[in-house]
Amino acid sequence: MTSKQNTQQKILDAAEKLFAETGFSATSLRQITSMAEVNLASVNYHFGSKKELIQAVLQRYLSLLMPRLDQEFTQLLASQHHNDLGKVLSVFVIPLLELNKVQNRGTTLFLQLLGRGYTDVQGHLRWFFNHHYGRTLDKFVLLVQQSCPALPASEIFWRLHFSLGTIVFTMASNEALKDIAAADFNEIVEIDGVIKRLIPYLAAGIAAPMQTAG
Amino acid sequence: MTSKQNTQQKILDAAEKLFAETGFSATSLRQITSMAEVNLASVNYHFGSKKELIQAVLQRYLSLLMPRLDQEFTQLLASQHHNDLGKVLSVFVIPLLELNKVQNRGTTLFLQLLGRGYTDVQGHLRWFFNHHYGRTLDKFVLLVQQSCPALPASEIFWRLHFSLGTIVFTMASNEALKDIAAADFNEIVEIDGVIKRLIPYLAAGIAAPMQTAG
DNA sequence: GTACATTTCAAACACTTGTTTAAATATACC
DNA sequence: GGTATATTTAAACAAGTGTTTGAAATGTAC
Repeated sequence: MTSKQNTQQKILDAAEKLFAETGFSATSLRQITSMAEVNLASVNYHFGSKKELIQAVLQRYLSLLMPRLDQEFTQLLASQHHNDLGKVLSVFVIPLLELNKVQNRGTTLFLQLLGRGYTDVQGHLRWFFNHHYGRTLDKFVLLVQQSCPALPASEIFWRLHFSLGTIVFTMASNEALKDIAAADFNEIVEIDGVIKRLIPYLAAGIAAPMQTAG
Repeated sequence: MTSKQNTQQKILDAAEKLFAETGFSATSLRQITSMAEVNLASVNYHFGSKKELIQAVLQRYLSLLMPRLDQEFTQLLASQHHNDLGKVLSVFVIPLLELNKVQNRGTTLFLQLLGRGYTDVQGHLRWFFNHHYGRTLDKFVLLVQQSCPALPASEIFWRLHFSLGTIVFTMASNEALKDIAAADFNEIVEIDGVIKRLIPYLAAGIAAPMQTAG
């Protein structure tokens, strides 16, 4: 019994590290099993396929993060105050940083995985996410709409996707950006620093005034 | 002589289409040569390797775009007026849209390829771009710094990378976003519409006020 | 029209991929 | 302890990858 959990755990740990570093498609099962020091066939034995392994790796974080976010969104929606956009976005900070409790560098790893999920073309991931967490996402979109009553829904749609791009790309290239910042500006930036830098940028972008003339 | 150019052209056309759709790594030479209706070996004969084919595909657009951008940047830097950030960013619009003259949907294809270049881990592309067009990029960064004198250089560094993420991600998922916008909001958005939507978002994000308290 | 260079082509190369198989081993339960 | 179940293992599988080969075909020039 302990050996089974051990093997699954070892595979998940190695997989998430390699997936975050080099993407899902570019990471082979042989790399994973070799880093986890388990037999190649054990991935298919325990998870069924590579696809299901990818989903399991993400699910470890999503099952913790999404209920917390859902709770926060529900709370904000229930309060009768006007919710400032900066406040709505700040809701993400603490739940994201608490992923570090799952394991070392959990927040960074999860956000990198999220980025890979969008840049790798893994159709099954989009379905997987919408199927499990679509409701939570809807609440968030509603909150943003309430905090930006001047913007039409379609404009918010576009700007939220622009923002998703910012997050995903930043996290996917997070390591490189940190290195450059350290070399060029003598700045040591950790993941929470990046997240807090992102908030004002995203808030300003999402709430930007509409262009008047085409 | 004509057949040689014909084959090269056919390969480039098919390659850029497939690369834009599914990324560099995920596109095989057999897919390319089959769509181009040429022999598999002709890629290696005409371009040497897959890497060099990728570079050739990008170079077809970059060699047209970058000198134009460089010229615009130089002009703006020479003028003694203060350059509004929106104005600086708008410099991209016309040169980008003129890529449509290279070929049908040239702008979209190029921007998607750019996105792929960052999301696929193609180290040689980053080197290739910096080596050929690093100088032009420096001029752009200088212009942004001049238009946002209140922001420290390190903050501008981060925000420009946030913006790069927005662009790259938006273009990589451009087709999907267009479809959703059409289905959910009855909106038909072409590439120039996306570009013009991006400008105010990016301008507001880059010029956002600094966060006062940590 | 012969001689030379360029280009095309089918076939094979060496290698990597995810997955499956069947035997060997470990674990749990009676 | 013996039996059944769960897990690990090495090996092979079929399919796909970029690249190379050498001969055939085509084009060019004198």
